[in-house]
Amino acid sequence: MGELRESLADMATCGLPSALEVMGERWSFLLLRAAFNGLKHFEEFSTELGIARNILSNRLARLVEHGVMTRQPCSDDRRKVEYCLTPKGVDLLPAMLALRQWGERHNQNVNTQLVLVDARDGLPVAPVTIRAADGRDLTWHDLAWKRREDLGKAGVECCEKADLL
Amino acid sequence: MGELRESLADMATCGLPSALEVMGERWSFLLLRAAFNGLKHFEEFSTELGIARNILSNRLARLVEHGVMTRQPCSDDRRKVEYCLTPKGVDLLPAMLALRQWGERHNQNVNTQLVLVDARDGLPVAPVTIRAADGRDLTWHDLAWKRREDLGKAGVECCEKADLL
DNA sequence: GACATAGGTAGCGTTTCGCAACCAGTATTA
DNA sequence: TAATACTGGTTGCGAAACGCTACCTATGTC
Repeated sequence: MGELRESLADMATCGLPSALEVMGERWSFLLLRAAFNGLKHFEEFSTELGIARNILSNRLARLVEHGVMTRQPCSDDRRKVEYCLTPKGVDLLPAMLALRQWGERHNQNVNTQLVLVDARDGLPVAPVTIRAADGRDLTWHDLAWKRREDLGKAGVECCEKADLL
Repeated sequence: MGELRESLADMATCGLPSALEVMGERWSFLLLRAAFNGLKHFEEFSTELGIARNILSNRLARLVEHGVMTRQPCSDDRRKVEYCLTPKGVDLLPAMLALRQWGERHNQNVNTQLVLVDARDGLPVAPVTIRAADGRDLTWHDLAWKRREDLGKAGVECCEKADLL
């Protein structure tokens, strides 16, 4: 990846800082994981995660503000509020799983009793990897930066397909 | 993913908290990205990222402590110190790219001038996704939790292959 | 020897975080 | 209908993390 280095300006405006603005705070990922596990209510998050109530309130509001979750009062019990993942929030699952898999690969004292499997055949999901357009796994040394205007026709088509996901 | 929910204990000890212990602080991911872009020296990180020097010192020390980077004085100029990614650090690339791609997909004001491509054919890399053992892309609703002891022979073989990466 | 450079440390004020107490609106119970 | 409990917050306060600036030490250069 050494041929074309990202410039200072490119690094400052790439997608990573904007993602970290939403997910870079201490509890954001753990809240998200709880939401993926079906938690929906303030008390559930509070008791299961042990997060301070004011911080929880603040984080949930920020996730809603950034379009990662929705907040809607329950119709059947109007004391309750339901926090649900938006498509934008669900779309964070690959990033979260990649981080989790990394923690399981490299850190001791990690409980791996539960394995994430494909519901269809019950087989464990594959490790999250970086792939080329044709599906080959790529390592760091296979990667390079390229200016968008230098992509050419085939490259532009790749991007358009990707944006549809 | 609703059939088997992670318990409180499982959530507390899964790989995500241990990953966040290393990467959950404000500058960790941005430092890592800078390292992927070839930055190696204290001054480079300091001037390009605009991070406070004491925080930078602290973060680098923590990344070294957790085995994500190495710290070695330069032999040719002993004022300088080289910070390099370890294999454990390089292994964070899929997680970082997934996060970055998410930011690019969902946030405005993101500069996408530079595209990450496969150096071999110059085509953009694919979006990071979750895949089944046979390579199919999986969505949230295709996923389930399973106890490791219930995996069966084929499932165990999948895990063993995965751990070799 | 004078000066510049690289890496890092030490104050000091600001922001974030955690803990506990309190509060308002809604359901439940007597 | 009055008392109580539950849910989702907010407020105050102390502790920790963070950012800015200045300073320090070791090494290289002139």
